[in-house]
Amino acid sequence: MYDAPHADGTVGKAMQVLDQVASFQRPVRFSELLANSPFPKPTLYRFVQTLTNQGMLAFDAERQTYSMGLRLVRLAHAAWRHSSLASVARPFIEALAEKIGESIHLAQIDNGHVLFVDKYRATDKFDTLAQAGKIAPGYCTGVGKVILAFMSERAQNRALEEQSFVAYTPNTHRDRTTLAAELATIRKARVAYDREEHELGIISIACPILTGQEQVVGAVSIATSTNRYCIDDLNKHWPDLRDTANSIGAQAELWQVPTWG
Amino acid sequence: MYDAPHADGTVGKAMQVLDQVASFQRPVRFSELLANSPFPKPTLYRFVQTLTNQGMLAFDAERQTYSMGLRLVRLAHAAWRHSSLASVARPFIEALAEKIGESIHLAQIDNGHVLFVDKYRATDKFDTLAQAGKIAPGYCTGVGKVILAFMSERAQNRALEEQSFVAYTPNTHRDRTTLAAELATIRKARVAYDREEHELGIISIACPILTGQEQVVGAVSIATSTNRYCIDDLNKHWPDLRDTANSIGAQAELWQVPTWG
DNA sequence: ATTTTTTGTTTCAAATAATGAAACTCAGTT
DNA sequence: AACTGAGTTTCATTATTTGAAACAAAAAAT
Repeated sequence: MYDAPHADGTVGKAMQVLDQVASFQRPVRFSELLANSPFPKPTLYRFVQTLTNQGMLAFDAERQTYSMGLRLVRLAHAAWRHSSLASVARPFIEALAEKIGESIHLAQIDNGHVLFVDKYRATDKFDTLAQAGKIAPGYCTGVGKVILAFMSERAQNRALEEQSFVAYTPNTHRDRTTLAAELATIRKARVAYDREEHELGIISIACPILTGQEQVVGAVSIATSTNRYCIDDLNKHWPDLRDTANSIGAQAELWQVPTWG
Repeated sequence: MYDAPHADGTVGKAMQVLDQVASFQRPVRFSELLANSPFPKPTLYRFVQTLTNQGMLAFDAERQTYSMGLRLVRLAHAAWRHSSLASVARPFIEALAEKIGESIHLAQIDNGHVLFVDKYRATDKFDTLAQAGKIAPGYCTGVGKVILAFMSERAQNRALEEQSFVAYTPNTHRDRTTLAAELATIRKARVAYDREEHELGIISIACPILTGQEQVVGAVSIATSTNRYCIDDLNKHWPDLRDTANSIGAQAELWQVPTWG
């Protein structure tokens, strides 16, 4: 579930604890953490204390529970603005969304994980971290598959090892073999589809965001519900989606220039 | 500039480095970090290495620069959902925004800092971490002042020490004396105004979000531009804003959101 | 082309901080 | 009154961090 961060020192262990708390998806008691922790009681105790002091965790004294600290939100703000594709991609995604009136997702790779970094919802106006920061399973989403397909062989292998192959729907890939076959197809076609593989009723089309050297840095997708459209309808937006992805890729490369002063 | 994190151990120091990188607001070279670091060269070097390994920082090999890592976005996602007022407050804010058609801000306290945790823009549909996670100066924003006003005396004193009193506009408070006077007024009135104190042309009205024991947990504000409305116009929304703040406070209590001060 | 300077990386013994078995406290049970 | 179970502290041992110094690589200057 959480990484195998081949412990680099005390800091690495502390980050492991952070991940563990995050994985609970709810406030969690010390004893619950201890139950699935590789660390002995006093060690875990001190980590949790330190992280709480540091604002990386928050402790609710009444309920005696730990949850993720707000300092992370502060720090992530900077991460989002300066390390994610989102700030570069935003104008392009906005333009695309206006044109076709559907929800657009932007995803990025983070250490083998596919991470949603932005989302434009055609319907809702309201959308913040609830969406950005979410992890997308690689093997059963449009953005996930297209990113996997364009990874280097070594990175792809490592990423494939980590896939859980939980069968969310009847259409979900159940093992590495069928997925690997589809990835090859995707790489040739330069486009991936999610045919209700993660959630029934939800389909999407995804294009890779590539650098000049064909390195994948992320993906954009158009998602919709089967009530409204089918894959063939989505496919009509393919040229627009591809152009958007290409523009983002080109812009991302330009943005490398030190226009900062 | 950054906290005084009373160094708890190696982890505390590493977090200090994270803050330092964040404070640059741009990709930063090792030597730049070293120049204002309390740590000797090899020590800082190892911290930066470890944090990069851990995905808390990102290293751009071509530019030789460090920026905030995407793992923070992943972790902050959990923080935002489980430790911030945002998830509790969202329906109320959405309702208020629909009713009055103006931008609504939601802010929260994080260790003396006023942190924007959500924002509903009446005009734009698109709004993510670009806004959430931003730090608001306490002394010159509506949400900041109203939160300061309702802090316990001890917490307020500590927070006031930390204010920079940068004069963003002619209306900005320039020292602690005038601010303290206004805070007393605000506490009585239970409402604060930003009269173009942070940015010319931008005004706001803010109400505190309080628990049953009158502990402040955050604030909501309506912001607008002087082109469209004046303070008196905003004031017409005061009952709605106050009710929204109260509802959020009541709901937050049920959810037992961690408090501070 | 060669030297000098700047910037980034490694070494290693000394200094320090982390570790965890065990013991303890303080509830809430039985 | 004795027993749990969750959380906290102690302290001798062990492992990690530390930083002066040296080294390597890349720029800048000569």
